[in-house]
Amino acid sequence: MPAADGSDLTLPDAQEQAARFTQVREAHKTEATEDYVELIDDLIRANGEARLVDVANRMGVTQPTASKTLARLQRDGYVSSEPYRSIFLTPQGKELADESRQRHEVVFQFLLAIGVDKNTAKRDSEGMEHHVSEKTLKAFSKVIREHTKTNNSKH
Amino acid sequence: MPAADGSDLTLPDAQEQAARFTQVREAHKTEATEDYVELIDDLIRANGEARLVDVANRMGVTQPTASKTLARLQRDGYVSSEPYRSIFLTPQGKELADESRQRHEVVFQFLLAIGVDKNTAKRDSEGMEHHVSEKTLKAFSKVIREHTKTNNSKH
DNA sequence: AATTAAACTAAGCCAAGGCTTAGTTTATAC
DNA sequence: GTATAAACTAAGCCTTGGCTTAGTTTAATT
Repeated sequence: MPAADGSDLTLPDAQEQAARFTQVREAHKTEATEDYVELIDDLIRANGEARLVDVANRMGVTQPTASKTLARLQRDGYVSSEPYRSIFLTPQGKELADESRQRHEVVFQFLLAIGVDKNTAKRDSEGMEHHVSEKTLKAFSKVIREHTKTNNSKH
Repeated sequence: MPAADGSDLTLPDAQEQAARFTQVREAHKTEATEDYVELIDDLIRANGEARLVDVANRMGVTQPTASKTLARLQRDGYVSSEPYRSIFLTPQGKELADESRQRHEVVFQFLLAIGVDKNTAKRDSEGMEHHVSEKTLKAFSKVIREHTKTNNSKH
C-alpha cells in the first residue's frame, strides 16, 4: 500500500500532471460563462426578465464589470441584448445554463446527502461544480440515490 | 418539500448569493499559490531541490510564465530564490504547502472511497481541493473512515 | 411635462497569468 | 578549457475580470 498521507517520494508522471493542471485552467475559463448564464436563466424564470443591475448585484460585482463580461458572452454567442434592454440567452446559452444548473444541483444535493449543512453546501457547490467530471458526477448521483433510499426506508 | 431539480422560481437572497460568488473569486486568487508551493514541496522531497524547469514542466506552462509566477510568490513571501538557482519555500510557503497537500489528499481519498477511478480522482481533486471548506472536508473524512471500516470488516 | 432617480454605457486603469522572442548565465561534453 | 546545450531572465504582448469616474438613456415622480 502506498503512503496515504501524500508523503511518498515518487512524483507522478510529469506529462500527466501537466495535463491535469492544464485541464483545471481550461475549466476556469468557462466558469464565469457558466455562472452568468445560469444566473440569467434563474432571473428570467423568477422575474420574467434578466436586467444588468440584478446580474451585477447577484454576482457581487459592479455594473460596469457585469456589462463587460456580458459583452464577452454576447461576442461568444451565449447571450443577446440591445443597449439599455434586458438580457436574453441564445439557444447555446440556454443549453449551457441547463447543463450548469443540473450539475450544480447534483453537487449541492450530494453535499447535503453526506451531511454538510445547507449554507456550506450552497457555498461549496458554487465553487466545486466547475471541477467535477462526468464520472464523479455519476458517483455523486449514486450517493444521493442511496441516501434517499435509506431515508425513505426509515419512514 | 422544495423542487429538487432547481426549477423552483424563488431566487436566493441577493446579498448571500453575491457573497458566495465573491468567496469563490477569493479562492481563485490563492489557487495558483497553493498549486505552486505544493508542487515545489513535492519536488524538494523527491529530488532534493526544486528547479524552475521542473516546475514549469509539471505545471504545464512555459518557463517564463513559471518564472513570473514565482516572482510573485517571492514578493508575497512564499518562496525564496537567487537568480539561476533553485527554489526554496519560506516557512509561510511550507506551511501553506502542508495544508494544501493534506486537503488535496483528503479530497483524493474521498473520491476513491465513493467509487471514482484513480485517474479521474487525481484530475478532479486537483480542481476541487481549492473549493472545499473545512466543514465539507470533515464530512469527506468521515466518509473515508466509514469506507475504510467497511473494507476492513470484509477481510 | 419637467425633474429626479435609476439603469446602463464609455473610457481608462490595474493585476494576474498566459504567451513569444531574444539574450544571458550556468552546466555539460569534448 | 572551449564549445555547445540547457536553464533561466528580460521585455513586451494579449485576454480576463476586477475597479472608478463620468456621461447618457430610460423610467418614475410629482
